[in-house]
Amino acid sequence: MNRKPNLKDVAKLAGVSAITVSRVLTTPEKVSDKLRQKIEQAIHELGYIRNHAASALASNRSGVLAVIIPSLSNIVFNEVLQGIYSAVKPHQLQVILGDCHYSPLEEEKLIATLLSQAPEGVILTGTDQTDYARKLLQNAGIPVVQLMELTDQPIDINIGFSHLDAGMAMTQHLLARGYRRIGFLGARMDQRTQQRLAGFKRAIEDWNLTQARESQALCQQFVVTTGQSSSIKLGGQLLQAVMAESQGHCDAVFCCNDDLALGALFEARKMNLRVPADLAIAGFNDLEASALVEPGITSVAAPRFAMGKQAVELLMQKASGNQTEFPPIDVGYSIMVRGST
Amino acid sequence: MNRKPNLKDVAKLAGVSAITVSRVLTTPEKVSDKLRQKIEQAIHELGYIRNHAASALASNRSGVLAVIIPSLSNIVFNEVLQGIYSAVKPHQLQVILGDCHYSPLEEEKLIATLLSQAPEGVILTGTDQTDYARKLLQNAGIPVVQLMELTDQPIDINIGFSHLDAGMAMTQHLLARGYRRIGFLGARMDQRTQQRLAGFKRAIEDWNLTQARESQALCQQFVVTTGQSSSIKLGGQLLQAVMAESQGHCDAVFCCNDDLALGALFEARKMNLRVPADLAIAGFNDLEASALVEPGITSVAAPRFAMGKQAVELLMQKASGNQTEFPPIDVGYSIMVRGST
DNA sequence: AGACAAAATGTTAGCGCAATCATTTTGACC
DNA sequence: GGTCAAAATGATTGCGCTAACATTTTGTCT
Repeated sequence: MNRKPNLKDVAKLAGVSAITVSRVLTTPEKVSDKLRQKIEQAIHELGYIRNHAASALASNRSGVLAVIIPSLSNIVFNEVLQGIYSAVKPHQLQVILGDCHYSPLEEEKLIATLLSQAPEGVILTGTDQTDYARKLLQNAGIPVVQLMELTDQPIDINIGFSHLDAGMAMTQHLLARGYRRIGFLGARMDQRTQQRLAGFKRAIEDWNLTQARESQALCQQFVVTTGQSSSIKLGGQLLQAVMAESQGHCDAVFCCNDDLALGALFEARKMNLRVPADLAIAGFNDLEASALVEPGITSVAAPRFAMGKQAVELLMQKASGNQTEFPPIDVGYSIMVRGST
Repeated sequence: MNRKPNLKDVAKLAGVSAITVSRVLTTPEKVSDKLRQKIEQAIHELGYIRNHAASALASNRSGVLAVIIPSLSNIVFNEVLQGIYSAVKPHQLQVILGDCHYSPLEEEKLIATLLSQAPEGVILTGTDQTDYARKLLQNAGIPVVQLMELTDQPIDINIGFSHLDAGMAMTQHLLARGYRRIGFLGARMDQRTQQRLAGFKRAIEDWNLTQARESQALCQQFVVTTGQSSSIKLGGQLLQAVMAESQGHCDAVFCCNDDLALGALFEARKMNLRVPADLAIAGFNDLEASALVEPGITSVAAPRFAMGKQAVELLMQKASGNQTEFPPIDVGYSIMVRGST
């Protein structure tokens, strides 16, 4: 016979009942050493591999974790993923990964698809889900993590930091350094980028209010955004755009991520602008390259790996019923000040 | 009742039999419009989601594709993954992704785990699998793709290019440009990196043989490698190491990837070496940044996205039995010559 | 040795779905 | 209108495993 061996085949070969073989695979400590060895040998001899579908059906446990990220190509989410994978191992979970391409609608479809795997939990990026997606997740009755940003109305568990605050803090840093004609370069305006922009605007608004009261010079802002997806090259193009819009007066740019910032830095060199004397450049995400280019790019760092890891840990804690309510967790951020500002 | 609705619940609500509901989900064209609408409404009303485990068990089709990559953090594999994801959609496949951290042993364990999902196919990176892993895959009786490199003894389908040839070609390029004291910077010496190094050595050997015959000056080589994982920072360190070893005489470095090459470029600037006048720098993988730094880094480009895509396509073609034998597919590479050489 | 609890092993049933085959309904044609 | 094939729908069964409970074996204590 050529079909794949099943539990019964192993049981017959080892001279035991099927359930004992099953126990060797799931709770080996409940089987005596003698039998266990005999069974393990039989398993090996037949090359038996457990049928996950049958196991999941009978036990009502899929051993699957659904993860949805907005983009495979953005290294930022890869670091989160690494954190997730690092934490998944001890729990014997398989990760099913979906890429929603920054689209809540695609995310909704993915959720519907992934839920059919009856995952033990779901990890989502961001807090911008459709109403139907939220409903689906609530009905599923499994723990859900929204990662990367914070929200007032989390679906369930929420781990992240405030991109608005981080955007404000970085802008305030630029203001404190004396820059008064600041540009914002934004690409692929997802919710997190929009929050960063909102923080940028608010920081300048606040500043100008204070300055006006004291009759000081105000700060000008130049915002250039595009829906295109972010890249180094695009950073150069956006720098040209903001320079055109400000008629060359821009003295600092806050880029919504480090890819753009790197592109802006390379472009600034080509335009013969000294950084930071003629132009300051700030980024977001603190990629490795940002610390190593010359001058180093000032950026916002956040514990991405740790977020991913913690997401899995809280998820499994909740799934095992140890704790039912988790308050939102603010992992914070830090401004890495470097030569570019 | 609070349990999740199943097929029967939907069937009862719609006033049909369970199998008809099943048909709506799998082969809607076999159900009359009238019934289908009624059933779809019932599905929506109950928020019914099909139980994948039961479906897989009954139909003997898991709808799962197992993919193993050596590293989540290396953007190179992400591009392959994107190709895979782009091709997966029309086939209604879910990707289960494993990260083997460049270890054949971990890969073997992952294969054993992933096979329990009874995937429709498996996509592996590289050709360096353990014997037991190969046996497991052969027994599984499903199509397997080995991606990124070529081998004489593929397990099944093989798509990639020769890293040895590419390494040779790049070294020949450096020789043709007149460099005669060439360093090789290698990190995380996996099989592909070793192939590139072998190509490097062979190119110089060949060259020296020809030159010796013609009584010309020979080419010196300086090889610096480390098992550490690759990074921009490490590129700088390795450049220092190769300069120390060659007592500052090195006039070109071939980096086993672009991360190292970028690091070497940044470091060269700090050492006040002009690129390419004092030092040429060549890389591998052709990352976006390599084209945009100044000078641009000469690198080896390969169709990574296309490889991933084609892997899925051939896999599904084979799974559907249309074709049983595929000769190895050489996707080739190209040398992107830029300012750094 | 006998009594008893604990550990080890077995029996039975059912998880939710789709393959298979059986039956009913529909529609086309003369 | 009757015949027939095709389309639509249904009844039954089993996929491979594990939960729940039942039984047997082992070990400990008096």
